[in-house]
Amino acid sequence: MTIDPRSHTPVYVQVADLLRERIEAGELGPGASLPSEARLTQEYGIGREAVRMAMSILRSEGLVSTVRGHGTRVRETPQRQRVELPAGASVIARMPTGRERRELHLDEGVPVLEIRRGKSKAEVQPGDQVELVRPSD
Amino acid sequence: MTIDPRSHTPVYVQVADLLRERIEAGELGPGASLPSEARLTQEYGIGREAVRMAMSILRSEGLVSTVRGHGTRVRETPQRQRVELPAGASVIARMPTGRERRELHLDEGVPVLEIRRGKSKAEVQPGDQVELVRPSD
DNA sequence: CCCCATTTGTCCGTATGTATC
DNA sequence: CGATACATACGGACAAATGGG
Repeated sequence: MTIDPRSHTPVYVQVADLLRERIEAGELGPGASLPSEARLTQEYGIGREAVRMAMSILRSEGLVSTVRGHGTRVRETPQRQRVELPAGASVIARMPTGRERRELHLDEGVPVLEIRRGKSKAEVQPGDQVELVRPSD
Repeated sequence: MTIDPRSHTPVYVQVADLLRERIEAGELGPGASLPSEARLTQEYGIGREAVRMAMSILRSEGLVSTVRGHGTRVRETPQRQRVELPAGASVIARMPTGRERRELHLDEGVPVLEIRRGKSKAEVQPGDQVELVRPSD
C-alpha cells in the first residue's frame, strides 16, 4: 500500500489508515514501537506534518501512546474489571473532562462511563478498565 | 493562566487545557465561537502548530467542532435516546475503529458502546446518541 | 557523571485549496 | 468580487527528553 497525494482523502488520513490496519492486523502488537516520524516521512515520501497529524489521529483513538524523546507505541489492550450495573441505573459513554482525565490518569482517546442512579450524582468510571454487566435475571 | 514553554507538558496540551477550562466553566457556552488560530497564536505567544494541535485535541474530545472558512465553535450537548441493556449482557466504552466511524457517521471525539450478549457478535452503538438503561426489577 | 544519537516538541516560512461572509 | 479563516502539505531549524554507552 502506498500514498496518493492527489487523492481526495488527505495524506495524513491515508497514513493513519495504513498504520491502523497494521495495528489491527496484529503486525504491530501491543507494546510495539511504531516507526519514527523521520522514518515514515522517508518511507512514504511525505512531510513530517502529515506524519504527526496521523499520529494525532491514532492517539485520539486510544490506539497508541506517544512519549517525547522516545517514540510512539501501540497501547496495551486493557484488562477490564466486571462491574455490575445496578437495577434502575443508566449509563452513557463520553469523553472525560480535563479534571476527570487528570484524576483518573486517563490517556488521550480513552472515554469514560457515566453511571446515573436516580437523581443522585453520577459515578464516573474509566472506559478502558471497566466492563459493565447486567446479570441474567 | 498562561503558557509555560519550559514546562514538561507540551505547549499544545497546555493550550487545550486552558480552552477546555473556559468551555467547562461555561465561559464559552454551547455554540460560542473560539478565538481564531491567528488570535490565539498572538494571545499566547505561541506558534500555529501548537494552536492547531490544541484544536485537534478538543475536536477529538468532542468538545468543539471546526468549520473551514468559518471557525471553531463549542459543540451542543447531545440528546440521547434511552435503550434497554438486555439481561445477561455486558457493555464497554471505547473509541470506534476507522470503519465504525465511517459506517455510523460519527464525529471526531465520539466513543461507542459495545454491547455483548453471551458469545454472539457484539453490537455497537454511537456514544453520543444512546443512554443505556437497566430497568428497576 | 557526561556525551551522544535518536526522537518528539515547537516555531517559522511558504504555498495551495476551499469555504464563508 | 475580495477579505477572512481554516485545511493540507512541504521545507528548514532548533529545543528538549530519552536511553545507551
